[in-house]
Amino acid sequence: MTYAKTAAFTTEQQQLARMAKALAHPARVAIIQFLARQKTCISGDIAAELPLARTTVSQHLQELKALDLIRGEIDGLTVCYCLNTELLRQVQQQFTAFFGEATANAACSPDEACAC
Amino acid sequence: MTYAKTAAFTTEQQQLARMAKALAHPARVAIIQFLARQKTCISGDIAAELPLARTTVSQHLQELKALDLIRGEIDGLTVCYCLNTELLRQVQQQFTAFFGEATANAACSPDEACAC
DNA sequence: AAACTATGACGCAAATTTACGTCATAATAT
DNA sequence: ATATTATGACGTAAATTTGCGTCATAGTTT
Repeated sequence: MTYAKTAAFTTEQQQLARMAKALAHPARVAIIQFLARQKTCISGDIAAELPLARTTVSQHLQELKALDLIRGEIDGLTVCYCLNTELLRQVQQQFTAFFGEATANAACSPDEACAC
Repeated sequence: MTYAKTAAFTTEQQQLARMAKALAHPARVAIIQFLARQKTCISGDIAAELPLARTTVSQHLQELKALDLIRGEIDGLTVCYCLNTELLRQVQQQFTAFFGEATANAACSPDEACAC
């Protein structure tokens, strides 16, 4: 899943990067948004909602499932997909903490020169 | 930068994915954290802080710079890097909105079965 | 001017991601 | 039982990312 050198970073950094990677493709963003917009789990062809082939969407679903961001349960012939909102909330907090730290001090204003 | 099919998604989805991709490697997370921890812009060898070769770090810096998340100004012999906190705040809001939407309704509790 | 230093540009190999077609499987319908 | 349907598994080609070495350039120092 990762390149060798990844191990040299902190667990926190790796975890944030892993979750960021999950959102690093518009299809996966769209899948999560779609599951959120449905107020419930959805069974059936999610691929029909996206401009990608069914198997490609399935692959993106597997990636999100591997990170446990979504859950899938077999419901007869179809599979029922749900967001794992519990985990999403945790990830949300990680991002909040990260951005909070990053935006805490005004290192550079957008137009001004650096004050080195 | 992107695969062909990317164009089929909304600008919003693409923008979020693009920024998520910027954070999708622990080295880039570490770089942003490092620049944030310094309360000012930093000139000099950022690579010395990371477990990667100088040129590899330089490459990650270029990626962040290409997205305008960081700025670099030549200061004599060294380059002075700063966070673009203005943009970071915007990205923060995008993520906040995304996660807010995603966690708004409890689709699945972590242990329970889906209520399909 | 010559040596030295910091940094980006360039090239390359290996690993990974993306996208999709084909096949296998399992449940449903006829 | 057989046909149909939904979905994952698998294979593959193309694109991209990662990591790093080497070279080029521009500013400093002596």
